[in-house]
Amino acid sequence: MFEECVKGIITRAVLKSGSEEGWPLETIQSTLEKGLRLEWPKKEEFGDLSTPLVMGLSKGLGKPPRAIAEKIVTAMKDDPSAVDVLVWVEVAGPGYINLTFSSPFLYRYLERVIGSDSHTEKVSSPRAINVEFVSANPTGPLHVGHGRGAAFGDSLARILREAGHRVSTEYYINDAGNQMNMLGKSVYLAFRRLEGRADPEERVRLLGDGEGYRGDYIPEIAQRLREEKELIGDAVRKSALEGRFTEEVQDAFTHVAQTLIMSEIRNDLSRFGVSFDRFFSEKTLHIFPGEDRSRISHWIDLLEQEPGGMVFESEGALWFKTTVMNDDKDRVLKKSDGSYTYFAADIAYHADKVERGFDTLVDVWGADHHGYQARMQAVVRTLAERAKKNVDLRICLIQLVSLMRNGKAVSMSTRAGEYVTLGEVLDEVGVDATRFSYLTRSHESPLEFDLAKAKERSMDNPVFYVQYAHARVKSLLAQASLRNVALEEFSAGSLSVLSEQTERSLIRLLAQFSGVILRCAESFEVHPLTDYLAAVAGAYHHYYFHHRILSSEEKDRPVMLARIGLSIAVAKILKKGLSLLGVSAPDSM
RNA sequence: GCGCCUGUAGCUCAGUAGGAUAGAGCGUCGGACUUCGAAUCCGCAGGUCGCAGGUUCGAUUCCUGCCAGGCGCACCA
Repeated sequence: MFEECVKGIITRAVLKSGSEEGWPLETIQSTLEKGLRLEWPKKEEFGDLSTPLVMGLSKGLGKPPRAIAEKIVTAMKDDPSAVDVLVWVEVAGPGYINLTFSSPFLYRYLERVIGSDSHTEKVSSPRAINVEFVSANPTGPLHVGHGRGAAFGDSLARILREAGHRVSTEYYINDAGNQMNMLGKSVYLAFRRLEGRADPEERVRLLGDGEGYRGDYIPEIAQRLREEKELIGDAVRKSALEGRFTEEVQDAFTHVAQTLIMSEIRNDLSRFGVSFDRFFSEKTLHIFPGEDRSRISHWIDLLEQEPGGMVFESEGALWFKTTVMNDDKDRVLKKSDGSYTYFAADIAYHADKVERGFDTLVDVWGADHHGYQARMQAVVRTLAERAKKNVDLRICLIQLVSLMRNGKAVSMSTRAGEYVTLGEVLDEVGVDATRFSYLTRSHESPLEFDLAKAKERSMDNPVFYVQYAHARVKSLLAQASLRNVALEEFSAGSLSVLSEQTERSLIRLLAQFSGVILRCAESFEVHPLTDYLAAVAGAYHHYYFHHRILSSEEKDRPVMLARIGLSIAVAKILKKGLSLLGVSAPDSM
């Protein structure tokens, strides 16, 4: 509402000035395209919206910025459609154009917020976006690092949806390959140990020098297999007890272990407020119903036939020319022994996403996968060319989480399997504080997560600060209704009694909500929203402390009603914003 | 050796498609509860934006080179 409206006014003024002054149209248009950026200045003395547009224009025109800006400002003041919206336009500093909204325009916005639960502006060109995140191997429980990716991916998806995009979320299950077999073996060996039939030689025979999976969950699964006999069946059980590690034994143990772990993962995720539209199994890429080959080979063959030579043979193997995207070296798809690499499966998976019609693919990865970026970009570019459409691959690398307790690092031993799980963190600090803490920082920044601070219910903790602001409004409304104030009493004109400076500042801040959402959606970030909500809560606490809202004096009634209205708007925006972060907005705390 | 991320106040971090006096929370210190929730509010102090060059009217932001921390560099998955 604000940005779009102002952009129109500025564009008209620039075009008008340009035609009067004879500025080259080309310069004007390219500047408008790139330089028409609007920001809400931190200092209110600089107005509500500000644009450095003229600084760019001045370079193209070779004229001093302030003179150009003056000309444009004059044209804006002459624009009849601007009088409703703006009360003040000025040139400031080196050549900024600063605008100030009229109060009626701000009140109109406030009314919209109060009157509806969904007032977010939508993007002008919605995209079909697939957000893939978590995708942790089903070989163990989710840990704190996965949690950060889960919170980020889920909230990003919610924000993109709120901005008007068509969004689908997805978890890619790496349920094929050696890792899964190793998992099965680890559980089998634990099972044997629990049965009192541990055999060091057998361990070496199955795992070689490797240690297998060693977390506590391995013996727990084995214990369940002992108790719930139907899980593996009698035949497999008999073989296992006798130490005959056949193919059926391997398959049964792998299958059961994976199923149990995956259900544990889903459990943690749903507890964390994270849901997926789809779980995509890698296994389904290794087959092709009704055909004699896999979907992997199907896609690799297709790409091999493409002109351009992206897929080529060398040294007895099949390669993908990933160096076109500045990868260090080209990558192998099909090994000289004829089997496919994991990379080939990834190609098939991304090809599948493109084929399903997405034009933006978001991959949320742990930062340790950064070496894969170049090759996946190369793949998606090739797939897009083949499909003859624009497909963007957006890779979000989630930096490391280091767990602290009262400023001291929680030991995360390098010994396999010893780490703090997401479930344990949720037990200790709860869903709201965990999600909020994960989302206060840019995902590109390593995060220190202090368990003690995160669960502290104090002003130390921004979650409660924001939630408290919401609860405060709700409590206020309860008080109001005890005093027989009917909330239906608002009328269109009643907000105009909000004339305090703090009230204007608060409304100004609320007005930025859509801009924040759109900015997050554009840059694929979440933390600007978290910051914004803390700012709104802070502004409301400040306002609340300095101004009495409820009053029993009849003469104060119009102001009281308007202030209640403003409070309701604050609560609505906090609630909406928190819901996008997956954090609850409690009525009382 | 090559690549990616990070380096901003005592601590944890925002900000930067080049632009107005670089911000917040915590911590320190000092204030505010007979009033709608003090889980709140107000104030003070705290900065060579890692270092050195370069481009520019203007650089914390862009370029180059260093330094420090983290993470990666398989015909593994």
